[in-house]
Amino acid sequence: MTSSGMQRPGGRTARVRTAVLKAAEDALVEVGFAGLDLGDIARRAEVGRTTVYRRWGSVGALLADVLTDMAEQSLPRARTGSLHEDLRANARLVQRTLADPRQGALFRAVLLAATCDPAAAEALHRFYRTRVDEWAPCVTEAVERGELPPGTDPAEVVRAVSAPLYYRMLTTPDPLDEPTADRAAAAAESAARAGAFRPAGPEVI
Amino acid sequence: MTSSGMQRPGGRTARVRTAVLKAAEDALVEVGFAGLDLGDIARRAEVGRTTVYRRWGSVGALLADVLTDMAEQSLPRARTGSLHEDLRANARLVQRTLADPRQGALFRAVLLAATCDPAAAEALHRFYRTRVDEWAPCVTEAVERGELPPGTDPAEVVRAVSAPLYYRMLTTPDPLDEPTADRAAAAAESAARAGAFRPAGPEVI
DNA sequence: TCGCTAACGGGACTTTGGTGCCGTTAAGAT
DNA sequence: ATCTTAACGGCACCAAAGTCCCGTTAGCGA
Repeated sequence: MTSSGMQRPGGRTARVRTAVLKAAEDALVEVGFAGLDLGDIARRAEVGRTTVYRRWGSVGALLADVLTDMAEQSLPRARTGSLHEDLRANARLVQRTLADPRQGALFRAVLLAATCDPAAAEALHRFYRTRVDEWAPCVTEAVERGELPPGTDPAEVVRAVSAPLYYRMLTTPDPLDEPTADRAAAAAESAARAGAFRPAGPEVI
Repeated sequence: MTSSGMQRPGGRTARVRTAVLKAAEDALVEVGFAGLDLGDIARRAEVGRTTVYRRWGSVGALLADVLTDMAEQSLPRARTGSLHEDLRANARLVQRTLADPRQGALFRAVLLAATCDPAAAEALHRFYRTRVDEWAPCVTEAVERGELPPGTDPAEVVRAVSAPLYYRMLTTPDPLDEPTADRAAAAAESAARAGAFRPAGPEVI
């Protein structure tokens, strides 16, 4: 008896999954989220249409799988030993990712999918939790070094770096460039140094 | 000859538009962005299906019109005379808006639509530009009062207040509450006071 | 190497989102 | 009040997304 969970994950099945995920990304970049069509993706992947419908069933579920796949390829975070440098490295990484035609389109699409599809939402939340946890040590170490006030919430600082970049991407037509990334990092750093990210209020002098 | 532009905007036409926009919002809240169907919206609005397809033609265009309509109902900004209070008022307004089931769903949907539909994107960008301009005077006045360093970019400060709220809404399952809003406002204020939002670098002592 | 069966693939079939046609209604000008 | 025509509404039509069925392929265990 094969374990009930994944029954036959090797060989062909894995090959089909890889081809379909790749095709989904390609289609996303070319035609955008709105134009996604499972039939078209099957054609691109040179895979039976039925297969795609059976294994994923919806655009949301497929994008959730794409995101899960992306989450597994984790990039190493910077370790420069200075909060300022670390946050800037993080900001620039996010900026480059969002500005990249392929990755950027992908992220926008998954953000979209997450608002309608529960599976995509779950995958998205896991993805960001992972990424934030990955960078949080930068902040923890800065607190230990005495660069930041004790009690600072590391995750909040990391999120504060990304937030302006995402907000800009979504609500303005302006391009995401390096100066923007550096400003986001600098703003987060200033706020953190001022103690804005401690759970308790900032009324301690 | 009627002026070229809008040819017959009164009476029935306006009534149809109102009914359809209302129906679109209802549908959005009930079935979500992914489930939007122009036929269904026409049924809800008690309007001919053909009419909706002819006047708007796509979900993106319809949502763009919904957003344009929303932009016209502008809420007055706070004028408390203190940067801290003003930014907090702004943050809480955004928080309440995004946390509201109806408005929140609507904003998410329009953000989505903007990433695939050019018309929706344009409407969205206009909307945010308007809102940011509306609140920018808070910051300008704070600069004049000497609360913030000269050269501070007002729009960037206002955006810095909203950004963490949107980021949280999109990337985490956590609810948007008042403390979160207050923290966002406080962080933006700290960063602004530290001079993080001046176009030139913050290396002036 | 062989057998079992999970997973794939092709094609027919159904459902549904979207378009075209044309008669009807009512806004706005005279 | 009357006329013109922009805009609406119903219906038939079309195309394409999604489902079903069943025969075929190939992973995996013995």
